[in-house]
Amino acid sequence: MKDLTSRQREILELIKSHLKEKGFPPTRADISRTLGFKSHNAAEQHLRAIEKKGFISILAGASRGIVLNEEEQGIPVIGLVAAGGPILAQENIEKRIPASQSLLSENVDYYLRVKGDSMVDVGIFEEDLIGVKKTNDIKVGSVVVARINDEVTVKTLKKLSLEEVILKAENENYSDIKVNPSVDELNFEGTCVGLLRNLS
Amino acid sequence: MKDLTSRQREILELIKSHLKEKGFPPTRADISRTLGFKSHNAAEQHLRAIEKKGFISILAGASRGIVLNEEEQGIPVIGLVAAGGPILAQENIEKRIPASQSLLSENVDYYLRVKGDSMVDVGIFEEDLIGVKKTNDIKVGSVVVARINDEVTVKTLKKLSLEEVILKAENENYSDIKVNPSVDELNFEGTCVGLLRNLS
DNA sequence: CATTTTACTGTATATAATTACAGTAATAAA
DNA sequence: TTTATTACTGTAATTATATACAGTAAAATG
Repeated sequence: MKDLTSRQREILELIKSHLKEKGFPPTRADISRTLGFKSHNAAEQHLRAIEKKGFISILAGASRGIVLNEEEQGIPVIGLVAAGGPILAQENIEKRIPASQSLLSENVDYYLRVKGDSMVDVGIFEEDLIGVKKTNDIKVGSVVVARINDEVTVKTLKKLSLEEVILKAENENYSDIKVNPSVDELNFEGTCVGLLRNLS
Repeated sequence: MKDLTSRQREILELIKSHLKEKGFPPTRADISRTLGFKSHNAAEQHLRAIEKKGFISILAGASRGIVLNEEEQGIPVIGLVAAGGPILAQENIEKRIPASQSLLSENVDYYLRVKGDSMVDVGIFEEDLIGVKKTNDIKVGSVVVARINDEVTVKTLKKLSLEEVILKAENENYSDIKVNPSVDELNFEGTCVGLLRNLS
């Protein structure tokens, strides 16, 4: 998708703010009035240019028929993580769900679908979606998303030192995972800040 | 605010769905076409009626100048339920969180903050928010919100008959609640269709 | 029973809006 | 240097849209 010129970007912003404030898109006349064009055709041609670059669609014959071609947004939901690549790689993204700030108090970077029953004692069940916040501020006692040699796992961080990292499963049938960071590759993908579950 | 007639409600819904799908409000002609009116004036007069009742505003002279008059309230979060009144009474509403369709697949009517640990075995913990759907279609085996003599409780429905209703706590430290509907007042407030948890 | 409200048809018109065509001028790209 | 792109002015035609006025008929309301 080609870049917009600064004037075109200005017009795209105008469309967005008009939509937000009035609830419907502007006409060519509205745009011309706001930006001081003396000819509606100036607006028309800018719109055609913006359409050509893929940022909007213009419905023929309809008044105010400007449609934003918004890229898909929302918080990604990660299903199974393919080994090797980054967790947020396109092929891992199952779908996206709309961001809604006040649902989970901290910002969630992505949702991860839980596999297995290793965390049932803290109420994290298979198929639950945990809200993960990417952060380097990893604390002992919190539920973390860790990657050990390309394998992604959700556990409680029990010990964090240069010589040894202990990840605890919250299920008595599982034993602790002890990792020596100098031997195994260990990365923290983030901290679990929330949980979503679909019942019924 | 006066109630809308069913036809007016139909037109208001049409406006909303047009907005959602196309991104801008419909014209009188759009409405007439969809509902089969032979005169645009039918749509015009409905719109004026809906405006008069306060649900929309119509901007004079602007094409598609229909503005929805609604503060999008969001889904209520119920904290402690005061004894006696309806669960959705104003004094029970702690806050509201924005509706976001795809978060929990079924429609949630309200969120209820869980008190106690009687449901930990199915991963419902104290302070979790359960998404509740008001429904009369209560099924054995599902987690329900029930009111027994003005006390609201969340349990799994184990048995449902005219003589006896059994509500099961999902925690071995609690025993089943057996209710005789002809003796005690029993109402089902809804079914649990989802869960939200804030960690960190 | 009279009156109002709801729910339309039908006609008409002014204006709102899209959109085509003909230009000018500056700047960027080939 | 030629050509394409950007950024407009100006005019005008056609269509889209809002909206007024004159009715009809059924249902709800007082």
